[in-house]
Amino acid sequence: MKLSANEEYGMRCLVRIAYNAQGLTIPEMSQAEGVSPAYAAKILRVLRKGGFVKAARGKEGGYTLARPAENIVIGEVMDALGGKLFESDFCDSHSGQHAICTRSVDCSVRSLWRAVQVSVDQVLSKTTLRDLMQNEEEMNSFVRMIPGPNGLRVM
Amino acid sequence: MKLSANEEYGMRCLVRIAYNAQGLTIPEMSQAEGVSPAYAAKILRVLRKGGFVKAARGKEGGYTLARPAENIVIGEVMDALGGKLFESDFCDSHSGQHAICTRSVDCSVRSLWRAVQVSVDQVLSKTTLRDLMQNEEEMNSFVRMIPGPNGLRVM
DNA sequence: AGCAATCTTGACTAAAAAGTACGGATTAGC
DNA sequence: GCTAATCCGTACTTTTTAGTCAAGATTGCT
Ligand code: FES
Ligand code: FES
Repeated sequence: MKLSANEEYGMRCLVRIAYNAQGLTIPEMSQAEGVSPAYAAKILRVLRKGGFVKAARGKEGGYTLARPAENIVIGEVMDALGGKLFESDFCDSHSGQHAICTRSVDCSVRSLWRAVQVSVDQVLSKTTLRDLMQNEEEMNSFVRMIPGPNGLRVM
Repeated sequence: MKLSANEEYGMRCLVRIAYNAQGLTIPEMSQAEGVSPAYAAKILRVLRKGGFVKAARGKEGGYTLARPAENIVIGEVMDALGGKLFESDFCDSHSGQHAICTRSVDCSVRSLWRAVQVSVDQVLSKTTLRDLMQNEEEMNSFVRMIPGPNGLRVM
């Protein structure tokens, strides 16, 4: 259960763009993130296809947010970058004689995966790009208020 | 953010062993899970090295739990099978000029990853192998009581 | 129009993860 | 002590993911 390279770089690129209203070019992003221009381009492509950033070509071109940061939900970004942990068709694929995964209709392991997915979504669906445009301490306070009165004890 | 093959098969193998107090052999596991014996062996090795199961060699051999199911915390099993999503040294490795990931001491993205990790741990650290030895409905009820009064709305 | 800065795309290569193969070691039963 | 059933470890192959390359297309400037 790892963050993929796409997810890791993608999120950072998106935050950088959010901070640069005038636009960021591939060479600039490459420099900032310390990856090759070609790789930066590949990552930005995913973000563009996901509809989170838009690109302007030609001189004076570059990437900007496709919509205001507060309308960009991190859960959707993460889906575009790396997909869900557990999708409803997850259990359709595994073979073997299902004695625990009984006939795919009664399986406690599936229930566990679903619970983990829900738990992750609780954080990601409530966080927008705007929330990430603040310092770490502020972000920690924000996150402590998820999901309910109890919140997450992050620190 | 995907479950690795190790995590997926590893958890299922462990549950199967939990259900078979008399022990399960590699060929049996292979059959049950529909994977090659060699692959079943590889997965079981990880579980053994993690200290969750023990193996008996020779005729009449096979795998059994190393300790009672209620003492096996799923969070620890998942760590052994696939590692943490976010470890404290995660941010030491990424290069580039840190203007958002400012000098690695102030980064809202890191805070997000940490929050996701905490959220996952809230589920996994409270679940034991014993909890998985019940049907899906019972497991759902159990999981609804995590982490606090609010619980997870799984269904 | 011509040029330079920029994004776009698909194909390629490298690295990591998933899955296989095989020779070796241990144990129970005879 | 022999044999069959079992686990053990390493090295190999395949598949997936990560990362690179090169040729093309768009735009602003002069
Ligand atoms: S049915 Fe998918 S893990 Fe059991
Ligand atoms: S310091 Fe690691 S994501 Fe920012």
